[in-house]
Amino acid sequence: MNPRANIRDVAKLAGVAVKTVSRVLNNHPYVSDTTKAKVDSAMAELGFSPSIAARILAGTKSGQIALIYDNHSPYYMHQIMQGCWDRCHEEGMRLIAQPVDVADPQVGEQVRGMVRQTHVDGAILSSPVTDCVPVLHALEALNIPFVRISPGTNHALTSSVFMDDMQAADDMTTHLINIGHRRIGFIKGHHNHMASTERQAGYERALGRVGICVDAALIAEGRFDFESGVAATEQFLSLANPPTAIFASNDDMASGVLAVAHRRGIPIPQQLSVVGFDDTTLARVVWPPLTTVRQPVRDLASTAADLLFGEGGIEHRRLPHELISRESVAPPYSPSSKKSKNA
Amino acid sequence: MNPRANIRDVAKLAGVAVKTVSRVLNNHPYVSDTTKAKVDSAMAELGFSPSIAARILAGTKSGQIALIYDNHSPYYMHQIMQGCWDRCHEEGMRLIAQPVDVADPQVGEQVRGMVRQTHVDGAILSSPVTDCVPVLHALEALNIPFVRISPGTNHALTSSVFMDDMQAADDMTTHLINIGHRRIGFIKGHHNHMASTERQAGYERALGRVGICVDAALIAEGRFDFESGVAATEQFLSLANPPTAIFASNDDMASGVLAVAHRRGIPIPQQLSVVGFDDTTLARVVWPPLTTVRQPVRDLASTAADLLFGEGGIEHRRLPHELISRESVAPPYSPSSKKSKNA
DNA sequence: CGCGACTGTGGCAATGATGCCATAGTGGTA
DNA sequence: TACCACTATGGCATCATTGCCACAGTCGCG
Repeated sequence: MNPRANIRDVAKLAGVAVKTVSRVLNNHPYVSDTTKAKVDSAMAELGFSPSIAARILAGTKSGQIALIYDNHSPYYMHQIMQGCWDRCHEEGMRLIAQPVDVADPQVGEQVRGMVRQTHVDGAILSSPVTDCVPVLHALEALNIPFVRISPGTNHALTSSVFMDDMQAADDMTTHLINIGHRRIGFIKGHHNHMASTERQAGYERALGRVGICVDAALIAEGRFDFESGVAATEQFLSLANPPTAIFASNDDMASGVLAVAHRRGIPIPQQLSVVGFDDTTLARVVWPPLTTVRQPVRDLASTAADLLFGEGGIEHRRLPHELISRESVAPPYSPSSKKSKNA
Repeated sequence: MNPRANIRDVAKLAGVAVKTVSRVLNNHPYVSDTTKAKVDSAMAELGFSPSIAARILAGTKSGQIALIYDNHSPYYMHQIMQGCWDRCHEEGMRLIAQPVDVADPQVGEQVRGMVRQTHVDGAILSSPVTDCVPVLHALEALNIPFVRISPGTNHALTSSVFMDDMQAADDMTTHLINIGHRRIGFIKGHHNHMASTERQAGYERALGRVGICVDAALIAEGRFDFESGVAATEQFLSLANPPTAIFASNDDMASGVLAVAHRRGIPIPQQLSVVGFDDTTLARVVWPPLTTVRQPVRDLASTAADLLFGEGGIEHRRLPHELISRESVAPPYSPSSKKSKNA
C-alpha cells in the first residue's frame, strides 16, 4: 500500500525485470504463467497501478479516447455517455468527455489542443459535432481514428453508426395516416442537426406516398427544446384549419405540444394526437405518455466505441429503430360529419 | 504546424533555454516581457501545445480533477457537470468525469486506481458518493484534496457545498400548510442519499410546528425515480382518507404523482396539490408545471470547484434555495363542508 | 563601496513506463 | 549435427516536461 509504487518496485518484489512487468501489464503473449502469477501478486501486494502519464510518454498509445459533444439534451447525452463508458470500461480504456461549442470559431483549435494534450487514441463524435467542419479537419490533420454517431454528411469520411431517421419519420407519419389523420403538423429539429432534415424528409415522403400535399403552414421551425415546441404548437393551433395530429421531431418538443394542449383544455389524444421522437425517459413521464420512435441511443454509443476499437477499416452500422405506441395517439376528432380536406 | 513540436523545438526557435519556455508555460513570475513575447510567438509558429503526460510525470500537479458520481438523474448530473466544467475551464483545468457504482464492493479500489492512473490533483464528489465510506477512505489515503457536494455525514472531514435540505422541505411544507392543507403525503427519496433524511425531517418539523401529528400512512418510500412516485401515489390514493397534497422529494417522483392523477382523472391542482423538489427542467415541462424547491445545482458544482482550487482550508458553503411557485398547488378540495381532520 | 535581495536565465537530473535489440534455452527438421 | 523458429526474459535509451540548484546582473541602502 505504498502511496506510489512504480513498476520498478513491482519488478524488484517479483524478482523479474522491469520489462517483464510491462509485458504482464500489456498482456504481451510471451510471458510464462508462473512469471505472470508472481508479477500479479507483487502488483496486488504493492497496490500498484500504472501511471497513464508515463505510459503515454513512453509508448504510442494512451488507452484513452475522447467523446466530443455539444448536445443540450441531458437525457440523450446521459445515454450516449453510458453507452461509451460501458464499452470503454470493458476494454480497459479511459473515456474523456469533452463538451465543445460548435458555434465557437475556435472550436477546431480547441479540439486540436485537447487531443494533443491528452494524447487520446481516438474520438467519438456525437451530433452536431459530427458535422462541424473545423472539428473534422482538426481530427483528420491529427490523424487519429474517430467514429461519428448519426452524422449527416460526408458518410465516406469515417466509420459511423446511425439509425434511419428518414425511414423512422416515415414510419411514424404513416402510422398517423393509417389511423386516419390527414392534417399532420410537423415540428422541425434544430437546423444544425442533420437528423432534422432527414426526419422532415421522411415526414414528407410518407405524405407524398398517399397523395397528401405538403402544407407549408403545417411545418414549423424548432430547436429540439420544450420552448420551441410550445411556440410551434401555438402557431399551429391558431390556424383556421388546425392539424389533428402533431409530430414533433423529439420528445422535448412533444412535451411542449402537450403543455399547450393542456393549457387550452384540448383533450389528448381525443382531440389532438401528439407524437415525439427519441423515446427518452421524458416520453414516459409526461401525460399522456408519448407515442414515439425509439432511437437506440445507448447502443449507438457502444457500437461507436466498438468500431473505434475494431479493425480500423471504415465501416457503417445502421441500428434499428422501433415505433413505441403509448397513449398520445387516437383517430382524428370529428364533431359529426367526416370531412377530410387536404392542403 | 509540426505534428508534434516539443518544448525543445520552441526553445531553439525562440533562442532561449528549455527551462525558460517552461516558465512561460507556467506563468512563472520571473520572465521578462521580451523573452515571453519571443517564446509566445515561437509557440504560435510551431502550433505547440504541451503534453500533459510529460507535465504530470515531471511535475507535481497534473492540472486535472475528477468528478466522481453515481447519480441516475440525467438532469441533475448534467447541471453538475456543467457547473464543474465551467469553473475548470476558466481555471485551465481538465475535468475527468468518473461514474462509479457505490454499491460495488470494489468501488474504493476502483477510485484509488483511477486517481493513481490519472494523477488528478483533486476530486469533487457528488451525492451519494459523498457518503460512500470506501471512496472516502481511498481518497484520504491518497491524500488528495476533495470537496463534497451535499454530503450527509462527516461534515468536518472536507470542504463541502450544500443547501439546507431540511429548511427547504420545511419551507415547502409550511407553504402547503399556509394554503390550507392538513393531510400532506410525503414521498421519501432514495435511502442512500442523505438528503432524503433531511428532507423528511424538514417535512416533519413543519408539521410539528403547527401541531399536526405525523401520520405514518402519509409517508412513502421512494427512490428518486418516476416509478417509485407512481407507486407511492397509488398507495396514498387508496387510503380511506387520502392526502389533499403530495410532497415528493424530487421532481421525477412528482411527475409520477401527476401521471397517476391524470390516469385517475383527478384534476390538479383543484383536487390534489403536488409539489416536487430540485427544479430540474422536468418541473417546467410536465403538466401542470410543478411548484418545487429550486436547488442551485449548477452553482453548487461550480462552488465546489472553487473551493477545490482555493486555499485548501476546510470550508463549508451553504447556498440558498428558493421556493418556485407554479401551477400545481391550490387550496385543499372541499366538497361542501370544511372538515379538517388530523392523524 | 560593499552587501544582500531580487530579477532573469540556464543546466541537469528525475519522473514511470515502453520500444527496440539482445540473449538464452528448447524443440523440430533437413 | 547444424540450423532455424519460437518462447521467455533482460537491459538500456527514450519520451516531454518540471524541480532544484547555480549563476549573472541590477538596484537600493547603510
